[in-house]
Amino acid sequence: MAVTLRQIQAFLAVAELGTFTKAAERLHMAQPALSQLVRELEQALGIRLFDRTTRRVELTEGGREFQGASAKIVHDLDLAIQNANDLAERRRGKITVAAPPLLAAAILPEAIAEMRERFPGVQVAVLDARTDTIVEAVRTNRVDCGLGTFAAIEDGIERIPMARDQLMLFCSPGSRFADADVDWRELQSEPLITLTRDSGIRLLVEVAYETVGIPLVPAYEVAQITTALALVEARLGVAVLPTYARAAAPHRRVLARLLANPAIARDIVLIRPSGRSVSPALATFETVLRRHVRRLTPADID
Amino acid sequence: MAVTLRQIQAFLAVAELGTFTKAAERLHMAQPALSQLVRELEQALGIRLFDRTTRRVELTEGGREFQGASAKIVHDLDLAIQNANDLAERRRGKITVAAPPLLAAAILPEAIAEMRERFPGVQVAVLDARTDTIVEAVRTNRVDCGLGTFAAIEDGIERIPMARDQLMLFCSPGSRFADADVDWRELQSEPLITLTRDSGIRLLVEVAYETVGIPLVPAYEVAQITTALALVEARLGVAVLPTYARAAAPHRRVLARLLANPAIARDIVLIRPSGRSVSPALATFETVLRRHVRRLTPADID
DNA sequence: CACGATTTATAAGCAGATCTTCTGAATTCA
DNA sequence: TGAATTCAGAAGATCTGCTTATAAATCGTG
Repeated sequence: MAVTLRQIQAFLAVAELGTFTKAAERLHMAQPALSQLVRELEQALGIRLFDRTTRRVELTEGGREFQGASAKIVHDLDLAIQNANDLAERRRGKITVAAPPLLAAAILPEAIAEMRERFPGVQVAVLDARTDTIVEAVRTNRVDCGLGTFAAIEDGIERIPMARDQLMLFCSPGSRFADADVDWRELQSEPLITLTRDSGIRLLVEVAYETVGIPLVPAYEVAQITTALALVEARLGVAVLPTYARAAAPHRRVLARLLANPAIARDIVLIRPSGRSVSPALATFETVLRRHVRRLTPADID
Repeated sequence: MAVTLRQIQAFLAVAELGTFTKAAERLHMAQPALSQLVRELEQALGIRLFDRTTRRVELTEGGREFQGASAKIVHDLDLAIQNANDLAERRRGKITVAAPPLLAAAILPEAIAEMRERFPGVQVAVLDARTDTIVEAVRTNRVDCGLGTFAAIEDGIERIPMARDQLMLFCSPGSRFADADVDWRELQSEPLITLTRDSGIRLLVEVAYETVGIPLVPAYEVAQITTALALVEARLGVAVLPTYARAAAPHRRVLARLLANPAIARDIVLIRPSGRSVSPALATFETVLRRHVRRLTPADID
């Protein structure tokens, strides 16, 4: 005969309260049912657990021994269940997200701050890396998800589009570009502040200049979007940056204008290993992240 | 929804074997039943335990965590059940028996030796004490049972008669008493070896002498039955001792004859607290003890 | 590219377990 | 001695849990 948790619960209740009737009340069941559970347990163990007359119920030696052991077991189980529930309720958890440095700097901090605020038990770690490294890290499960602009649809990886990002011209308020959308050709011989060549954005800009047939002569080359914006604010030139650059320094006196002909846009995508389940914490992080990404990139997509 | 041991068993089997089908085989159940158990557990915990496609089943992060916890719980429970079974199967246990010194010396050693032989895990402890102390020790649960000759039926104490004990005359083989039953009156002016006055037997002897109206003049007073028998063997006199005295020195050259007119007999009784359950070890000890008591006191009773 | 094999999920039906109510027996207390 | 309390047993209803049958999905192979 198998021992069940229900039997143990019944036993512990009787052991604690010292009467079958009170124990049955606590367990919201009729007293005969409880008697039966205890009897079953006694049969399974092969020993008498209680000395019981109609007036007195007390543990036998073996009963006391089993009480200690089973009380600990029930407690441990409650703990394990509680731990699982904590995971489910986002009171606990750990997420690692990979993103390219510029994106990580621009968008992640606010999303992480919100997570920290709403789910203090959930740890969010960031791995900033190059795009190809990100894909690899996602595929090998070293990170739970990756954020960025990923060209091909890779196998074994799920793509969740978050928003559409577009290249924009950042200029100072008094600039001649300040009033309307800008055509790439208008940038000819305008002092251009660019990112260094290791960034994907710089590459896009070069392609665009090539396409419209004007020479690209960087006036300044910087590594960080923030730096580029600072230079723009100082009227040292204009910069071509992604939409989300506005997040990098919302307080700076800088304007952003759409760059057309051609309009260059990319999807900002969240990727994660396909086939793996999404932990509750990760699911929440995705929605938080999507909201922050969209707030900075007005062009919503589905 | 409540977590059950069955669900945990199912979960652990799947976690270990990596497939529902194989796990179902091990648990001797159909695969859909097992799927259901795991699903129930996932619902109860609020988290997904496995990432499963039709081809692959593997633990999630939360699943791995719960596996560790629940495996330990199941192990602990098995241990607790095993411990209880050990008690039931007499592989373990502890009994304390109280008896007056003479009885303890005559009968208990062999009974304990047999217990030790057949149930090495069961400890038998002896408390040798006076009869009134024995009763008190039984009543207060300081010992599990008491052996002796107890006059009144005490409240809250159960009496289990083991055998009937009779006063006998112990003499040397060449003695004039050696051939037939003996009448008390024949003892007049025979050198008598008695036990000291603190023994119950001495008291019985005094009463008997009084009854038949002959004077009691002890030739020797000794504390131990063994000593008395040694003196008898050395032809220094005869001794009046209980039946079980024969156990004290089975190899001595001494004869025992029934003492009649009056025949003085007492019940050797095992007492234990009434209302308390009898542990398996104690139950076994009772039967072993009964056999040994009867072997030494031919007059069986029910 | 399609089909077969394998594995998990779903549905329906049934057997057996478990719970409730009613009743009895034993013990305590007034 | 009688009333009250408490545990145990019996009978019946409900409900859980298992099995069988079937569908859906994925992988390998011809």
